[in-house]
Amino acid sequence: MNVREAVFDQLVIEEAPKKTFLFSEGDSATCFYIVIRGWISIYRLSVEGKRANIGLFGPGESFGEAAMFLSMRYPVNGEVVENARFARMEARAMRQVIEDDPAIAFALLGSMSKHLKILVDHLSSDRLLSSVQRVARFLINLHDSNGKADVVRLPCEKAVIASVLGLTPEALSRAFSSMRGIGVGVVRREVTIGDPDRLREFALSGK
Amino acid sequence: MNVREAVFDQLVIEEAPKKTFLFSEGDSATCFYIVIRGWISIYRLSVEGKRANIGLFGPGESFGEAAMFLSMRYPVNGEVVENARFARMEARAMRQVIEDDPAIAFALLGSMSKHLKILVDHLSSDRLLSSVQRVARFLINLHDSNGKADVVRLPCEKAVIASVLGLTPEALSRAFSSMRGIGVGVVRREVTIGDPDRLREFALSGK
DNA sequence: GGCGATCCTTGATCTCGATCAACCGTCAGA
DNA sequence: TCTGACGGTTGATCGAGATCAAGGATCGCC
Repeated sequence: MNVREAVFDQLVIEEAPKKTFLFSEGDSATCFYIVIRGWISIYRLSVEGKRANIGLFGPGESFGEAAMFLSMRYPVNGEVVENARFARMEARAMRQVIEDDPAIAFALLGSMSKHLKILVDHLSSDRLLSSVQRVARFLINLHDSNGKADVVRLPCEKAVIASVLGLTPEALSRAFSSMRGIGVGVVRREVTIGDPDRLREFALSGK
Repeated sequence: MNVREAVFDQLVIEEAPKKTFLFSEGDSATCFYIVIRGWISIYRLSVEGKRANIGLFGPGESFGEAAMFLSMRYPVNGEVVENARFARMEARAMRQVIEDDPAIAFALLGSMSKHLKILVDHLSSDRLLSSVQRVARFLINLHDSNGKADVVRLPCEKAVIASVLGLTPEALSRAFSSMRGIGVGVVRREVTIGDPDRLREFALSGK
């Protein structure tokens, strides 16, 4: 049995609607996940119940790997924010597969490096960019990962997007409004990007 | 030759004084580092030159692993902020060692998981805690990792600490002042923690 | 000792985004 | 058709922390 088969063999495919909670902070980290369809939000809560989104994972992305190598507890909460289909794999099985074939370890190292890089981007844009610049950057990313289409679709509710960007829903709404002048139009979940280069410039300079 | 020897064999020990730049954003990621003495700051710069500290690494900690598995470019800058002695290892040699012994891959996975966890903590405390709470949390961590001594020593300049916590030096200074009431005294780099439990409580509740 | 550099603190003011509150459009169910 | 829930927008106000500005302490060096 080759590596790919060994992995697939251990995967369990599941479906879950919006608002399904996959795990909570402190739960023992029994599996890691690969998203097939829909979106899943990873977040933390403050003592007062405020929510800080740590990650938003869509088709093709995986999460939960790190918890398997640490305390065996998830340090975050996971919730489906857009009806999802995903694959789950038992941590135990995963560790077995890795031991059987170290190539898997390299794949894992690659994916965790990517997560690290994304968190670094996240942290630095939180600290170095204005709210509007962060929104602009988010739209640019959406645009680039959708074949540079002029109209992109927000992956989930605006309130979740806001939380991803470290903003309140109100602030996100205002940010969208303020970008009308540079060719950004928002109707429900459809965002029209009139001038991608202008937007890109704006994300960098804030002007 | 066993694993440990194989790794040590490839390490190069170096020393560098404060203000030495180890690498810049965009440099090709040729090595990863293990700190022996002193402190090294990992940070990003905005277009206007503002600095966002991403990490602060001291004795026993390593950094730069992730870059080896990604674009081969450092996504951040690295600077010595407290006279340092550290070990360097060529990425090429590292990859070789991993291939020779997969146990190393597990060690790397563990260390990268830890980095991920730290970044998650960082990001969520930025968003969920007030500036004073973040400072309190920082002091608690110092206290705990120094055998719970009543007096802890700040690892480097206050301006760097401030940047680590996402604050201006002024804000850090004011945060210290405001914690006098709960038994925290700061004289140069010595921080006296009169009532650790009180401080811990404060870090959580902000009161 | 005198001088400047570095690091830190303190005060005054300003600004961005949070918060509070009202309102609108859409949709589902009675 | 009415009604309430939900998601979103907009307006008014507030406040934490940034920014600007000045001054103080400590140090090394001539």
